Amino acid sequence: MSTTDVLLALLVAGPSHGYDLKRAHDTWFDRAKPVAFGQVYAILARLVRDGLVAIAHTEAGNGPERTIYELTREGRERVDAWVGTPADPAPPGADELIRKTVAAIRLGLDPAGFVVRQRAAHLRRMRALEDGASSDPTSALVRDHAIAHLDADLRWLETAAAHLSAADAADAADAADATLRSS
Amino acid sequence: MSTTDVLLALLVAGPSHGYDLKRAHDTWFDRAKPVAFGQVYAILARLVRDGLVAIAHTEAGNGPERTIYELTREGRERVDAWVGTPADPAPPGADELIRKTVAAIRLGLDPAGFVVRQRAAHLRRMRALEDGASSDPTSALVRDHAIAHLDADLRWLETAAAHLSAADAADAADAADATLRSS
DNA sequence: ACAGCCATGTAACTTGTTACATGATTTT
DNA sequence: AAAATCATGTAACAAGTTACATGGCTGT
Repeated sequence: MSTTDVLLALLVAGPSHGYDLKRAHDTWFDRAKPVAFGQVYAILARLVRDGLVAIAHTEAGNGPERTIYELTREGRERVDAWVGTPADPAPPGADELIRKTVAAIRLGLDPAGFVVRQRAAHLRRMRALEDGASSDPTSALVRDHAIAHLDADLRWLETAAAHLSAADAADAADAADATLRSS
Repeated sequence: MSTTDVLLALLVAGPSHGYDLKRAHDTWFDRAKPVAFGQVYAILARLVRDGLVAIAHTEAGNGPERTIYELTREGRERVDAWVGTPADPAPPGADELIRKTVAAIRLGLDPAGFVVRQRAAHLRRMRALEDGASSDPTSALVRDHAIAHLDADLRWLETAAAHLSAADAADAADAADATLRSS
């Protein structure tokens, strides 16, 4: 749904064709989350079917034939509605990171080890993001957003690790108690 | 994919049937991201087809007939592999929030207004999460993770707003320059 | 008798991923 | 002549959502 809406949004700037839309999409988000060409054409076909987009015309001549799409009035309204309403924040537990963490803890599958490895993976990614220079201000925003969330995860992993060692300590205490009682 | 892996993980604790797996899944993540029953059965069918899960037996008698599923050796290996590797951090630009923000900025569709509304939505959600008490330590972790990311978004929205007003100021300066030059 | 929960499934549809097929133009 | 790039598409599949159909058992 999100990719669909972004393609619609791209068409606000003017009619365009699939190939260009794909590339414009990728530049908007720093090439970090590219769309497949195939999906672009599939989405465009659906949008035409639903009356949000129409084929303006086709251009032959310089290069392969291009099919130029344009927004319909209904399509434009949909873009306005999309940008007009805030994104609803992801519900707790949607993230893959927390799903794995919870699984590791609840099943006792070396949660401490998991946290260590995850921390390393996050730090690697963080370094990669900090190295890459971002030219325009908007792509700097994109980068900052990603960094902010990596940072949030890293801090959260610290507290998770703390909870884990506290639980370990409690386990050790329990074990000690059990030993005392049984002796 | 993530839901599939969680269902597999749930089966590590022992054989179970669809209905119970659905409920166990929802409890793991505080009922915030429930799976549809339909999907659970669809996933289980695929897992059986792929040899990661097998039907242990069916229980009739007390209540409707239940189909009990259990992990195969291969299924268990898959769980270990899943928990054994860290989740790879989401690429920049994956988030709906940033997609809308970038669209609003790049198309000039009242980005400042968007940021204000988004901030309000996030604060509402934040308050809702802070109100709900969490019983066990693991679901407290789930809640903390969600809160950490809401917080990261809120901070990021501040910097986005700052960039926007800076850009506005620059625009105003440009406009002034243009006025001077043309006079 | 009837409501409500337990339990399993099917169907239709959207979105996304990967891979492949096709052909034209431009560059080396 | 060969390779790279432009451009459009199809096919197969995984995953998720919503809605519906079907029964059996439990409590009032």
